[in-house]
Amino acid sequence: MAVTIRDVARAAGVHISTVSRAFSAPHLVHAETRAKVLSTAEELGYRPNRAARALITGRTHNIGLIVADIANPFFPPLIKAAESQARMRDHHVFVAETDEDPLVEAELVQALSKQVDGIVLCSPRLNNGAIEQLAREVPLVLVNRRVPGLPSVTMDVAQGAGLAIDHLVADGHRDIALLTGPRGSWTSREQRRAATQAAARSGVRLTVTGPNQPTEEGGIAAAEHVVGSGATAVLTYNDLMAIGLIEGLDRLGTRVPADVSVIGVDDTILGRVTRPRLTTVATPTAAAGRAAVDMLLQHGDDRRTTAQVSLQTELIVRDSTSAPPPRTPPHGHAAAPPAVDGTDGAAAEPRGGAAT
Amino acid sequence: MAVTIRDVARAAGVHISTVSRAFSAPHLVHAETRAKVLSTAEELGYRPNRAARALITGRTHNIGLIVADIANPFFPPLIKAAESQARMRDHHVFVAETDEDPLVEAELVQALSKQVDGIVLCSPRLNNGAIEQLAREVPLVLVNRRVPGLPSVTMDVAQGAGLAIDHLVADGHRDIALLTGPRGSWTSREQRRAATQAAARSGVRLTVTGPNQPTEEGGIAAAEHVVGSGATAVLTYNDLMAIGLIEGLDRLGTRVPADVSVIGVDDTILGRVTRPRLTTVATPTAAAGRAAVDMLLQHGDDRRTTAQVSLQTELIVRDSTSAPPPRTPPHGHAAAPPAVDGTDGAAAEPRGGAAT
DNA sequence: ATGAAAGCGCTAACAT
DNA sequence: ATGTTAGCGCTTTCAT
Repeated sequence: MAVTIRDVARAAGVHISTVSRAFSAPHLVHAETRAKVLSTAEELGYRPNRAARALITGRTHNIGLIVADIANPFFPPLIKAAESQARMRDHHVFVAETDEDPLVEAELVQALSKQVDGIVLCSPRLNNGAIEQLAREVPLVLVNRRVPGLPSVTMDVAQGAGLAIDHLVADGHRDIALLTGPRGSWTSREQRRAATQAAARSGVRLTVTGPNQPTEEGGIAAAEHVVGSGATAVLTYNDLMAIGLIEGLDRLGTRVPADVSVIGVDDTILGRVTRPRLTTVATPTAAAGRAAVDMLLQHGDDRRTTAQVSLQTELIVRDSTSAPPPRTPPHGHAAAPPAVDGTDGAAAEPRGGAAT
Repeated sequence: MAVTIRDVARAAGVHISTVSRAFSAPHLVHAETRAKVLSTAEELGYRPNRAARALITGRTHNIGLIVADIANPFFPPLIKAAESQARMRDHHVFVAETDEDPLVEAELVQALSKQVDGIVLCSPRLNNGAIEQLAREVPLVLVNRRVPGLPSVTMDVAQGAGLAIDHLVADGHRDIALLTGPRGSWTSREQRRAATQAAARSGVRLTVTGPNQPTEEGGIAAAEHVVGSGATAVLTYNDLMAIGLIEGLDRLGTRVPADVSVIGVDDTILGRVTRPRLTTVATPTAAAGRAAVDMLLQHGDDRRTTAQVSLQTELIVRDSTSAPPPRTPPHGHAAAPPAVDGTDGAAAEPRGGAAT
């Protein structure tokens, strides 16, 4: 077995409680004794067993981080920042993945609950009621989702949508398409609302199409729709979809940005390496990870600060946007009625969350 | 406080040891009693505290996964697969990041050691001695590194290098460059050895250049060297470097694959979205994650099976390779002597590991 | 088949 | 300033 507090006590010739104090309440033990204890502990390679300690203190010094899909390029920077921040505050982090399954999500929260001081729940798929229920068992901080009464960190995608539309309008676009995300996504709803508003304010046409898979495939599949709509610019739900769209447009012989401009959202690493390099609304994912961890750990000190933080986004202009092509007569085969998704904005049910 | 075994015992009208048995040794308790216990536990929302259980059983049902950089596209698929496999075997996983710092690495292993049943150490930066030392404190499985006497999972990059060189030779290339990875990388050493051998076997020239940063920047920086070398094809240490190289070559007016063919290694998501799409040696990262977890958890049952698993790679031919351009007189300004890195292969010190 | 008691490694009153 | 005692939630002898 590993070396325990008792081994150290014996070797140092003191009682175990003195050893305990030397570590967790150094001021309560004589400087000399403490030095002696610390040095023998060092020699023996003793490290306090945090799990045993947690049994009595109630604080595990662990946190949980639950995401939909670790390999989705949106998450790694968030995970990285959260882990880093947690470790800076002397906590370890469990990372788990739900695969978008709400049942797995709930199960994970419960399974982890006894072993952590709190959980950062990213882009939850559970409905509000279930989340509130879980929050009663273990401190929760939500990312990419807002639930009344619970602390959360969200990206201001609404502001980002405004930035994107305004930029396109400034470039001369008058006919813009929006590719929404998955049905029931909080993020997508926000984005749609703000984009609609920004378009109206500028007096340009906005064609809303969706729901779409928040993936490359989703973007590829939407290409035909976009061409049919006659839009000269497109704002997508996320970078993945934007990249797929560019690929899809390319297959149809439509050039980006010469014929159609495309703006993604998230500023994932992908947008930096594709050609054309992707113009995108950067969501501060790393900052979100740090903020969520901070909120979770602060929560221990002062309670009743159920903050709902919203992080500003930023438009990164790269090569997938430009002025629209010189006016030509509208496509002959176009005139497809603007496909408007009736369900995405409706939110009949309070359930739903952002996929990325 | 949460509901404990005692609450269940009281509610079910049995002794706590009966409740304990109902969960961890069901056959020892009468079917009726068990049913009663289980149902009241369900009602009360009882979940055994694993940390408390671990105190006595010695098995935490947690594992650690330590990587260099969570956001490096090489790792997320590995982390994802490891987490999934661990959960399938009813284990939770701590994910931590070293930032390539050997001291952090050692510290992390020790800090985690009491809370886990074992640790998967990816691309370790520590020297063999230190790793062996740590392996005495907690079961370790190495990924991307081989240390005598310790279980490990490695990718057969040597085989992959052979695949790549052979493919280039088959396409007609006679003058190939290899861009090596960071100094002291086990992976890079293997790759170099195998590439040299394959080139010799085919009687083609191989120019070795390095060490290089295993990043886009590293690739960009190497572009000039490559052009100067007169090589018509390049094998890089990893995808990131390949993508950077393509960018760098583009800036110099050299086209890929028309003028120079490029092959990456890893098959990260990036290579699938860049243009030209990247030809690459796919390393089975997901399989490696799964295998490492399996080895770690098997280790509990039967010991003394210090397996060293090597996973086969596969060449994915996409658009960054083609036949070399029709013979033209060598570049006038070329004739730069093939830059050969003397240190990379030397391995004066047993330290080192693969960055990605 | 179940209960009683001891103890995993540690901290937290409570003594002294 | 240090030792004593009790106990965190649980499993595991040992009885019965």
